[in-house]
Amino acid sequence: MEERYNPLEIESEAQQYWDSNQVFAAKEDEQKEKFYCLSMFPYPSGKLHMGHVRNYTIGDVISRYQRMQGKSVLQPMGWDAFGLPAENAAIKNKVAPAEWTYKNMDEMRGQLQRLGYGYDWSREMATCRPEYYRWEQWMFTRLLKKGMVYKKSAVVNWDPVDQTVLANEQVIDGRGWRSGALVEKREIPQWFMKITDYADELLEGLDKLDGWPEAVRTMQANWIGRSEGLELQFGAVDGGESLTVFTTRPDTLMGVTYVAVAAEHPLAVKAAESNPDIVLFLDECSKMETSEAALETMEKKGMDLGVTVTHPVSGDDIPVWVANFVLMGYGTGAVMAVPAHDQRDWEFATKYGVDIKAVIRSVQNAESDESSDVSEAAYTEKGVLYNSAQFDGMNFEQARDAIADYLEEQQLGKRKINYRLRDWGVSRQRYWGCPIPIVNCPTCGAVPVPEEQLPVVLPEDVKFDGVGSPIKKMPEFYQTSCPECGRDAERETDTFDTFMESSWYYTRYSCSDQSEKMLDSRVDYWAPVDQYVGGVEHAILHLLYARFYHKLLRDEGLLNSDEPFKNLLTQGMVLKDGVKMSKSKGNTVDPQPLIERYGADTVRLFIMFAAPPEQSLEWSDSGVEGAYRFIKRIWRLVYAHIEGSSPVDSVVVAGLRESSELTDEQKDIRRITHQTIKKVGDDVGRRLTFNTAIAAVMELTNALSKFGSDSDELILNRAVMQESLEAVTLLLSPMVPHLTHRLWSLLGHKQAVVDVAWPEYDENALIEDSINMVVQVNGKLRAQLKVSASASREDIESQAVAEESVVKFLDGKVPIKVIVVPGKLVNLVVK
RNA sequence: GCCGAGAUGGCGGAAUUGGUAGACGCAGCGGAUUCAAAAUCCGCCGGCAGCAAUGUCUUGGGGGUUCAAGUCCCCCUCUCGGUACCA
Repeated sequence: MEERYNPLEIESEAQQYWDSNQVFAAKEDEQKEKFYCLSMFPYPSGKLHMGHVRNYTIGDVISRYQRMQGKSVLQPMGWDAFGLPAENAAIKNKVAPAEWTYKNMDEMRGQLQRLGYGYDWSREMATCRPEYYRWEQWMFTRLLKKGMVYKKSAVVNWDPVDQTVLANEQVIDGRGWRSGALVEKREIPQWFMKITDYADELLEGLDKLDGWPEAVRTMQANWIGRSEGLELQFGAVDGGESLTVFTTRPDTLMGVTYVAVAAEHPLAVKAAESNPDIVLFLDECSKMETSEAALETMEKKGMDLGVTVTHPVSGDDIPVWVANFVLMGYGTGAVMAVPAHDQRDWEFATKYGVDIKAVIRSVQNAESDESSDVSEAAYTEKGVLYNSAQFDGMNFEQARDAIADYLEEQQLGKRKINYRLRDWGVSRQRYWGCPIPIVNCPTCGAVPVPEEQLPVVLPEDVKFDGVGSPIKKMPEFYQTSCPECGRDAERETDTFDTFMESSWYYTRYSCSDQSEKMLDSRVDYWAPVDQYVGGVEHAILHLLYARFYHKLLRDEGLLNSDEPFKNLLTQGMVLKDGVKMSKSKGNTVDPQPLIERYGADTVRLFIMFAAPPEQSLEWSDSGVEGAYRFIKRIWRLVYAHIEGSSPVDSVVVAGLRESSELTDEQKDIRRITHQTIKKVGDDVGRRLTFNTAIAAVMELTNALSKFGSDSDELILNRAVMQESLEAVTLLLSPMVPHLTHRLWSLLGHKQAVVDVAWPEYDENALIEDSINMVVQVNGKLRAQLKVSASASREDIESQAVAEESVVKFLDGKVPIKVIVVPGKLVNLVVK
């Protein structure tokens, strides 16, 4: 054995062993329990960053641990290869998006391999390959025929200078990021998937996802936003339009003093015809950002349209306003306003001098004649109705039902369940994405591309200048004939949202070599994913779309499970100096030089040690140095143990479990060793707190350093040491697989550590004769107590009150209460 | 704005079910080894008071529940993630 730890030599040897023995090739072995461990696949952006290293190390540790549990493990890797950054890079570096993407994949694949992750590389996929996206196109055409897909117009950010649709992140303070031009809203026809048809199932399914963080389930439930309410009509006045609105507070109906519509609403457009001020206002609204955050935080503005509608109960004329915070695309494009009982409406009404009519008062004031005080703010509590004609005196539930009954009878409204969730718009006016398999025929309309003509291949050899998508200017791409009537027609040149690819990739890993169909029976061996690992930033969109798509696949008969991801671990970000690492801030740490200097094991160990996976992780160069020291310390411990003598035979080590000849010191070491095995098993297997697992092994090695410095002439000492060092090796092997691959062999084993079972602790070694307890007086720590493990409550109590410092603080008084927490503490309460 | 999460020594973090706050590591200080350095080993290491024993304060801020609160409840501040075309 070399005295010096040499990571480069050790790591390349271990990796060669795994590779030449196909150790991580996943097999559909029906005799074994399967475990599908998946880390979110990366966007091939260039090089790996620390966030990737963290994500993939967590996944690899879990995979290797599960393998040691005897399971048949699948841990695949691939590339989320379509997306906006490739287009940006293309503009910047004058290189085609495809070429840039493939180059990055090669670079990053090499880095992943250098880090020693146990992937089944034979299943690698890239979503930009036609072999992959053809099935996505195929599925889309199936869904279209089924009616799960439809076309409608929706707004996009339009850059009038670059003549391009901008992503929300490309709009900065209302301007295009490159041109600086004021962004305009533009309505264009787009494809949508009916995720709202699955809203209830997606919501109810959350209850069963007990392997998911509660926070993620809550966020998804709030995102879906199921609410029960009433949809009702405000009637048309002399030839105008009637308006439909939805409300969850029908009890406030009699307090409506105006109705607000979106700028694109027909009523607003019509009113503008005769009022230039309204034209100006609508024009202002068309230069707004489309993101929800921008909408909610901007100044709320509106204008009286000078038209009225009829209140469905009172028959009063209700003025119609146009407001910038009402959106045409969501709901009915109109809302009823109750300034007395809704804070946003109150602020709007106060600002523009619209009437405020209070109709709800608190239950306490129900019998009085007092009005609710709405002079400073809206009264938003549920209460009792007044000023509400036949509904006076009713509480919320009574009024809700009575008003719903009344309006349904009058055919002016109906009970409705509403969702905040909106249908999924999947069209993108971009080049670097999966072509939408549709032919637009002047005669037949939108026709799906027939199965035998799939895939519609995206041309990769293009010039990309950032002004529109190249395929929109390529007749050789878009000119085609209609699959139905055979006449000249044009292909759809929009591409899919990239969430489309990431919504089903985890199923395709089960059969990535299958060229005849989207999925085969192997998907039901592997799916669902047992452990999914990725950033918390995907808590809503990606994870909700994937859950939706899984149900679509199920309902197409392609697989047999309801949910894609059984357990979910949402990992925190990697920070430097307290802020997120990013190129723009110039605070990134490149893993490559660290791997070259310290080896992959040190980098893996540090990133697992520095913080629990769900928390953000503060990067520390000196912390890496510490991880390296720890590895070298283990190396020296093993070196000292075996140098000059051979490893202790495994029969002798096993005999320790039955031995009655151990000294107290030997028993102590065995107790610490087996406590550590127990704790690390729990930390790695159940809690997924790898940082505390590593800390526990550090404590064990600290104890071993002291133990080992004593005479080790005795065979029992050497046996205890051997047992402990083997435990250290096995417990750390998921985190530092290369080091432990070598150590296990040095400790005298023929079998590779990767094939060894996770260790089991010896219950008998854990038993302690005496226990330390603390004594408190009035909750304050006053003494330490060593009591026998079998001591009774009375023994402990009498020992406690006899302690010198306890006597001092009791000050002659007799405790009025004594709390004994077994094995922990005694609390004496005095007055 | 809304939804979700977080805040503990000089720093990263630990405390798993309400029961010894600060495990483990980093940095720092002192010592050993060395011609010297690196590497390594040993010791100390939250604030205040004290020679010390020890006392006292302390988990973002304010209130509360409890024999006992970092942990539970209420209010507030700040930071981070998401907010439907970044992935």
